[in-house]
Amino acid sequence: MLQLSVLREQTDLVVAGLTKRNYKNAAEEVAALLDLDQRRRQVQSEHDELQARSNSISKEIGILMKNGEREKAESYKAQTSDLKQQAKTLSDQLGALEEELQQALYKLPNIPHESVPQGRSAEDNEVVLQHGDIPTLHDGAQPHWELIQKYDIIDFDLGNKITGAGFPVYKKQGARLQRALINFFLDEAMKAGYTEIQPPILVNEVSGYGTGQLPDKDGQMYHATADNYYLIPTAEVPITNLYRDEIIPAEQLPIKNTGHTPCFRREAGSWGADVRGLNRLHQFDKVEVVQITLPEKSYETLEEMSSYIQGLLQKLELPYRVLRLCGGDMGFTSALTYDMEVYSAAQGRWLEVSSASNFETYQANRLKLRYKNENGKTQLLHTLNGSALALPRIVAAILENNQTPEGINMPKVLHPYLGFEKIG
RNA sequence: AGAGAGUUGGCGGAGUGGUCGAACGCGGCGGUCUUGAAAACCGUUGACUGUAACAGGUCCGGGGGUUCGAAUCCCUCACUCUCUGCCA
Repeated sequence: MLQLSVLREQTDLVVAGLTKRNYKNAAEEVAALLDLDQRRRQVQSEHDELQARSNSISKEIGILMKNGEREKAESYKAQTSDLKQQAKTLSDQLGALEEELQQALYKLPNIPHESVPQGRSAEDNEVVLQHGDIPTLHDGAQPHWELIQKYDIIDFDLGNKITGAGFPVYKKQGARLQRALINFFLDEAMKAGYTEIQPPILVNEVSGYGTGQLPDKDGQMYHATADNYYLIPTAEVPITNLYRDEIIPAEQLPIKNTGHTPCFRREAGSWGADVRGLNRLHQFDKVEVVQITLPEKSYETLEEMSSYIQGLLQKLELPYRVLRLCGGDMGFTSALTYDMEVYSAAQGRWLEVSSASNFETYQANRLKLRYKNENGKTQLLHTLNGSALALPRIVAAILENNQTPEGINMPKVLHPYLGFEKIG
């Protein structure tokens, strides 16, 4: 959520930023919002003034009662009934204005960083770099959805039977590959200084608002209505919300956490031609890295995260490229996002396997996540996160890129985790 | 799931209708003392909003009510703890 003070003081910047996201009627909406805020403050100060008068009369009555001046006290009481009536009207107005303002603020996405390219869709994303050779496969090479059947390692039919589409069952070497990747990713994160967290995978509504999934992505999360809990779409939600309503001592920064969780996404309305096999699932595993930093350090940290994630892809010997997302393709809450894509040889396309973002103060403002600066002033921190990494598409790429007529070779780094070197 | 108890500032913990944003203790910060440190002593120490700065306003789990006035009384919801039940 954007800060009102930023909207007030840097209005032009905000409008320009929203426009970069192709946000419709940015100038009008911001103006309307500022007007609303102006009205809110007006009503607020009128209300406060009445309140102040009423408070002082009440105090006076208290003193009179104590001194036994009953009659005088009674006459004061009569005075306040009118004040009370007015205050009630104003406080109702105030409540309505605040609610309206809050809803309007929820609807505004984050302001993109200046380096974010203009653009409408994925085609306008900027390729920052590309790494590794694109493999040439043997004749008869297959996409992963055929390979998993051939080697009987991931079973969509069984998942469909016990749950539904998009919930695969991992078996045999497929299951071990999952476990190996999770352990490898967690071990690497710990080596890089991240602290491992195992959070709950259901969160309450407040947490959903804290990181911005609600109200924006309501309907994309599975909702356990009996208890009003949400199944997390990413470990970002619980791990970042750990710090909701906190003022972090500056010496504890930066906070670097990692966690493995299953992730659940309804993906309502997004099924189409490109989502076969492991490309898009309702449930998948992911190791996430989350950092909370001082505002002045956050972009440095984003670069650090990006190169950490690239290091993982290099160790897995996967060809990849890094994209800087354009204004139209960025997530709602992000100020700058790098997407990492691996090349899936048999599908002949790039698959997004990671997304690393700096949210600046957007999440922190909702979370009330702050620190005290040198002057003792309370200020919002910056939050960042990145996938490191999401499993399914990594598995797809490993299977497709490393296939041979004799089986599928596993990346060397995984051998100790797997206990085998080849599938098949 | 049933019965009971509870939810107060960074922590512990008072406070049952009036000057309470809240005693006291701990912790933190500043100082005195000390070669330095500890101890002791003195002072200080919540958040949000608002203002040019003051002032003012709000916050004692959330919401609602009673009252001139609520941390304190009433209703309601959530959560925590204890016992019973069930259970990986």
